[in-house]
Amino acid sequence: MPVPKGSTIDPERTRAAILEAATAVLYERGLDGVGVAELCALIGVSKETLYRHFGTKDGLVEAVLLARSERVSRWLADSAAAAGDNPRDQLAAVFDALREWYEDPVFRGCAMVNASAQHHVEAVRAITARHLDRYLDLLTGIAERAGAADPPLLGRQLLMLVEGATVVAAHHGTAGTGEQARQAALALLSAAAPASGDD
Amino acid sequence: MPVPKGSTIDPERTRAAILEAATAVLYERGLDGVGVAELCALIGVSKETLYRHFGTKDGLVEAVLLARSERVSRWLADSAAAAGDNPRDQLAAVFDALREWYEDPVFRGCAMVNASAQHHVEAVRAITARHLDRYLDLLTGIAERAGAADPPLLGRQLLMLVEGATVVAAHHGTAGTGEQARQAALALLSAAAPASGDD
DNA sequence: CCGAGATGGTACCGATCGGTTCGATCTTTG
DNA sequence: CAAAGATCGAACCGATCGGTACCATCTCGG
Repeated sequence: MPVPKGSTIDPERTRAAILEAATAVLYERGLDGVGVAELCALIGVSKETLYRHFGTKDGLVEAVLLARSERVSRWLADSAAAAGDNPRDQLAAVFDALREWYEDPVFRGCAMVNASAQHHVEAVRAITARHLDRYLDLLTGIAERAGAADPPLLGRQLLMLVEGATVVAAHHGTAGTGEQARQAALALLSAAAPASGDD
Repeated sequence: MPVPKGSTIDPERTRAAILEAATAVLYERGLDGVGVAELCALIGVSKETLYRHFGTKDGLVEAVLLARSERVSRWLADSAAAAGDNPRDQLAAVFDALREWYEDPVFRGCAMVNASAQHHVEAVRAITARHLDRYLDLLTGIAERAGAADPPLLGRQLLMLVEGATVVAAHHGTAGTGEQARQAALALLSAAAPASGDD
């Protein structure tokens, strides 16, 4: 029962609790895989409350995706930052974080990409595009600091590797995917920035 | 009106025509984005006929995905084979084919991956896994013939690149994606098979 | 030219969908 | 204690869902 009822009536807290619980359910079951009634039952909230806070199922979906995009992006950026100043180490740290994610039993791929894959609502597609933009910024920054010959190019190639590893881990098997992707990323970095990462 | 009615009553041909028309509609609109009634109207066939041939909407979906997987896999393999005996040329040809696909205005990502992204039916997930298996076989074969140090590793890394490029092209913009992925693939090949492709 | 079978069109079924409404219950505020 | 507001639970709405049934029509093999 993720939403503690009554103890303290605080709309902000209720909204946050709905958001968190709905994020997990919608990720596991898919956006169209669970109706509003069942969703409310699962997260322990009435339909009226949910609709008062989010107006529409699409509104809830957008809020869920925005929050998740924020959380995931920050998590990856923090992982890179925690690896120190060496861009090569930062890149390795990003893929270590991804590997950890892939091994989580609830892992089911990138929620934003999954959402855009069949939900053709424009707002959802925009959220996904912005999410990928954030990934790209992070990776391009690493490429720049590593002294890559063409940082935007390497950034985009690394983005493909990140998303490809996520797809493969979700739909073809987790085994080794994170480590294999990490090696490929470092190989691409070495090829694009021959004298990188060791100063 | 993709299904020419009546002219020749031939169940096999009707089934094939439904399959082809449904493939296009379900790819464009998404598996859950169009109901059976509307689907039948769009492809010009009655519900009874559709259900007689495929039994169930899920049955139709599985048949559509199987046929599409077959077609796409063969197209990529043929593209590689047409590039001659040099494995490096074959790899480049695969990504040239992908680039052509990405630029098609109806391109919306990998249909199998899209289907598995939110449709948690086991049969669909199995079809997607087998589809990725075929990609992997093609790419691992190229890696082997190129003399890669670890062909299964390189094959899986190239698979990530293929799927990642497809995701990025679908959700982050087509511009340059195919060419960037091609360069990354060749860089990975060069790094893994130093003396490859030039004999 | 007639019977068998494939098809189209339509009405229909129960279930579920997203969304609204209402009254009872609870907490907080004054 | 009283008023305000948040929440629950359930009933309810029209629309749509996947799937079935029925019958007229059409094509083809004998």
